[in-house]
Amino acid sequence: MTIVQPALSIAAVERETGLSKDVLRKWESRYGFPAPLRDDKGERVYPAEQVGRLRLIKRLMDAGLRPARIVGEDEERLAALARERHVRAGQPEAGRVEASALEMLRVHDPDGLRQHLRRLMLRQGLARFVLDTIAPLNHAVGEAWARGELDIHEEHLYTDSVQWVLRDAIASVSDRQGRPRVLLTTLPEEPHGLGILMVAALFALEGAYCISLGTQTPAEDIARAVRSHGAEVVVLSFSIAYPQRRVLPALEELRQRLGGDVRVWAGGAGTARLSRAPSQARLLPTLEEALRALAEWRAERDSVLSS
Amino acid sequence: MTIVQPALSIAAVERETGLSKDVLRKWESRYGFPAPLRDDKGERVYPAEQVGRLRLIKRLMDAGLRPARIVGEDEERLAALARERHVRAGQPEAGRVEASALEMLRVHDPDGLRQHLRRLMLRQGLARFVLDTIAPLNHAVGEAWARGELDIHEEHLYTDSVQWVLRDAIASVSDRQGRPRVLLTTLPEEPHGLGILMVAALFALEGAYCISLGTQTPAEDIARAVRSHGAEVVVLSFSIAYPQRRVLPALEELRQRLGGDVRVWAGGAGTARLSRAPSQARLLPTLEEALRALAEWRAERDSVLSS
DNA sequence: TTCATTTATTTGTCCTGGACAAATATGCGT
DNA sequence: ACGCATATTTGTCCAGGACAAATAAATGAA
Repeated sequence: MTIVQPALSIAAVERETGLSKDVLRKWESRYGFPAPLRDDKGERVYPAEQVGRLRLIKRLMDAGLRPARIVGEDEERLAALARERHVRAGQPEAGRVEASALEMLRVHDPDGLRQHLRRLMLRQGLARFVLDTIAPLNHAVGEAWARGELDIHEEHLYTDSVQWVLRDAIASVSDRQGRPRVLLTTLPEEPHGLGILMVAALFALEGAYCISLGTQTPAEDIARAVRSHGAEVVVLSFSIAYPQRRVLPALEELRQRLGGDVRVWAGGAGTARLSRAPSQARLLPTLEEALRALAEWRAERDSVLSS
Repeated sequence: MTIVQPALSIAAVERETGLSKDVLRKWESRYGFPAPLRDDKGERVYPAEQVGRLRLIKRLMDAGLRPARIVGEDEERLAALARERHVRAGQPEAGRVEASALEMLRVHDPDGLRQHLRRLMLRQGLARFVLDTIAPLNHAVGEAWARGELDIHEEHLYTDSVQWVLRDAIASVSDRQGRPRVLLTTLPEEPHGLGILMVAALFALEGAYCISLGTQTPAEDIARAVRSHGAEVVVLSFSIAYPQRRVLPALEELRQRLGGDVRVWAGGAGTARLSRAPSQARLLPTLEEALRALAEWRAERDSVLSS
């Protein structure tokens, strides 16, 4: 059996790498890479090797590097850059918990991982579990993935296990009468839902009523859901991979659709490096900050009620 | 407080409606709709009203209508078309189960819904629950959504509840030693994961080992996951919203990346109306057919082993 | 030197208008 | 009514140009 090197159309490459067609074409003309072949219709055909390199480039860009530096480079130099980033960031807190969890990921033991996490949760309590275990663990997993040490499906598995454990916990402390009523989700381009899940866990513990819409909800639908659930706060999460330039416009747009008395809080690594603060939304760079926001909301409400 | 009619960029409309920029521009020049305004940079700006109409059009297209018929039409006529479709398809099996579940969706009672579903599952057993309850229920929810009677966040809520109940069940019957080892997921443009979850439940009951990767896994990562899990079968699901013309190429592409001894099975409403059968993959138009495929795989393996 | 402000470059997104093939509809002969 | 050949429809791709926001580099003041 001959193995045909799979070769992808520009649309397929867009799907696989997350780089838009426009970007792929522009890079080609600006940096000379990628350099796809052409089929008989004159359309671009990308060999698998180049697609792999594009993935690597995308990861490095998510880590903050700029295209001009890396798009021209060859495989080897890219790998070197990824490694360099590794030593700078990875070392300080590679605790035991992370190590054992990462280990389970690599040997593909979903049940073991889930059990491990659940045990930790019971031992530490939900709040500490989220703050001290899951948060750094997410970080470690993200780093490992950026370094190419983890496949996407392994990251998927991790996400899944954590989700499972957290949602179970949230369900058991959830109180429909709790206040404020918090709606949590992500915008359509953001598939990562762990951030809001962590917030949901902490908020639910504090007695808020959390409604999680899952990920990728269009702004219009968020607005509708806010109305039909009577939510007072909307929490969004932006991962580091979310295009920076779109965070502020997205928040503005959402604001437009909501009544003025609904709060918008935005968290996640994607909001940490914002140049200026958004005008009408509050940033939650850390989970601690999220708890502070909740406390302040309550203080404010109480003062209004008593006056 | 003045409510500013939100107006969206072409990229935002693409996200919200699922219609690509190219399509939006072409429709504009071919049918005169949408007819966006322009901002000071000369870029298209879509008023909310037109975006709403585009959503409706997209739904009708997913139902099989062609653009030339509907893109020019006004709101009223579109609504009429949607209604017409309704009476034709909706009536026959609007059973009691569906009605009560839909009711709970509309009053936003997540806990009640989940409890209701779980009770049904215990009463019927997992297999019957999936085949006789969840499958028609999915259908009913999909129809209701297509008719505009359900908001996306309500559909989200439904999906979530079902997922919760099914995964719980799957986990408790899962057997790591089971055969075949089946990997289930969807491709990057397909966010709907209920289909594979139903299959996973049925297969797990039959003693197969199911590895669910969640949704939206790039083909390359599917291939890697197949290798690292030693999977023998890959199950994909395509909803009716998946662009028809891309189903076959996508299957071909995936085949190229997998070894020849790995089976590819494709199910979901998106595969039901395919013009021709794919060359190297098996279609699972119904859940019963999925079970048949599993049985045949086993028969085949046994005959090989015994010869 | 260090910091803040101005100027230059980089970079993603959008634009027009044209080409094409696959999918679908229509007309025709049987 | 059915099968086949010819139109039409429709989504995707292409080139190459324009622009503004983001970022880097240069400049001058403290």
